[in-house]
Amino acid sequence: MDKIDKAILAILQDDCTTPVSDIAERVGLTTTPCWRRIQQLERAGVIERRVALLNPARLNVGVTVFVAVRTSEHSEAWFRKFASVVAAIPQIVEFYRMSGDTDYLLRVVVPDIAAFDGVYKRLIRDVKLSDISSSFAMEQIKFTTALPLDYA
Amino acid sequence: MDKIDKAILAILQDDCTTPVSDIAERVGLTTTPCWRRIQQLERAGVIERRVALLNPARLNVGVTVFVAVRTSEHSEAWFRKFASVVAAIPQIVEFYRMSGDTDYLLRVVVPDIAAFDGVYKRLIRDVKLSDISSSFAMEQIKFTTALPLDYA
DNA sequence: CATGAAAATTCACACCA
DNA sequence: TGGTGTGAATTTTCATG
Repeated sequence: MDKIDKAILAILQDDCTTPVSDIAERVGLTTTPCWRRIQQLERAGVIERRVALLNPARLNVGVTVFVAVRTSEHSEAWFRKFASVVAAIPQIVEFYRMSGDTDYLLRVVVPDIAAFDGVYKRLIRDVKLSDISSSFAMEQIKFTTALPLDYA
Repeated sequence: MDKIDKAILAILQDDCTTPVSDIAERVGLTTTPCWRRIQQLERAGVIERRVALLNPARLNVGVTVFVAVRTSEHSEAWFRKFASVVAAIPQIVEFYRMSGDTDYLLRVVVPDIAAFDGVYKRLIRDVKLSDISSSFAMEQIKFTTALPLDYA
């Protein structure tokens, strides 16, 4: 991946509605080779998808909660169950398997504490979890879907 | 925001390249009124932007680290400094002010532990921080930019 | 809001260097 | 790989009902 590809990706990460002709001009190409590079980046799986980002406050999900989970169960079947339950809860937007003291970390978006309690109850009802600790975010100071291109 | 608007948003959150004519058909409208609704959702700030999502592994940032920060400083000037330093580090993709024992939480994406150390050193060089604890994610099981539309 | 349609823009690709 | 040209698709706007 050369400098031009990175420049193209930087533009698309910021605004994927930018016409190919504009992108081409900004990276110093004409439209066709630029278009071909974009196609190739899609085929190679570098560009996964193009999505609209919505405003959390306008959708009434201004509260973010991080949920740290510990468990005694470590079977494959249990994990698949856990993963499928999480996948079905739209309020859970991120889900990581961690190293260290917490086994899993979830990010949950909800309107308020009461709504979080609903998600929490649903989670513990559907999955056997040993220990859960929730931390509330007061403010989202930075959030970007743009990944650093420095290592590619 | 009625049911049709939500249906439109659900489609655009999933794939913003969907032609307006397709969206219209799926929500039971013709293109013109559907197009007007989309324009209005943009003007109202519900739709903030349209971006390309890239593959972390392909960009060599497959490792996610959560950094919990505590500080003794709580002045406005210090916070602005902290926020500007974080804004300038592209490896930091999320940044929250928390309630509870940790004051701030960062999500950092890097290729490996060594690269994380670089980001870590840069952070503590530029900002005065009392206590930092880093947790490594072994696996990203779920990650979506699609917000739940249930509360809107 | 539906229909129909036109103008402007952008995409997608064949072909050449 | 990059460039030129062109037909197709899409967006965007504007009539009328």
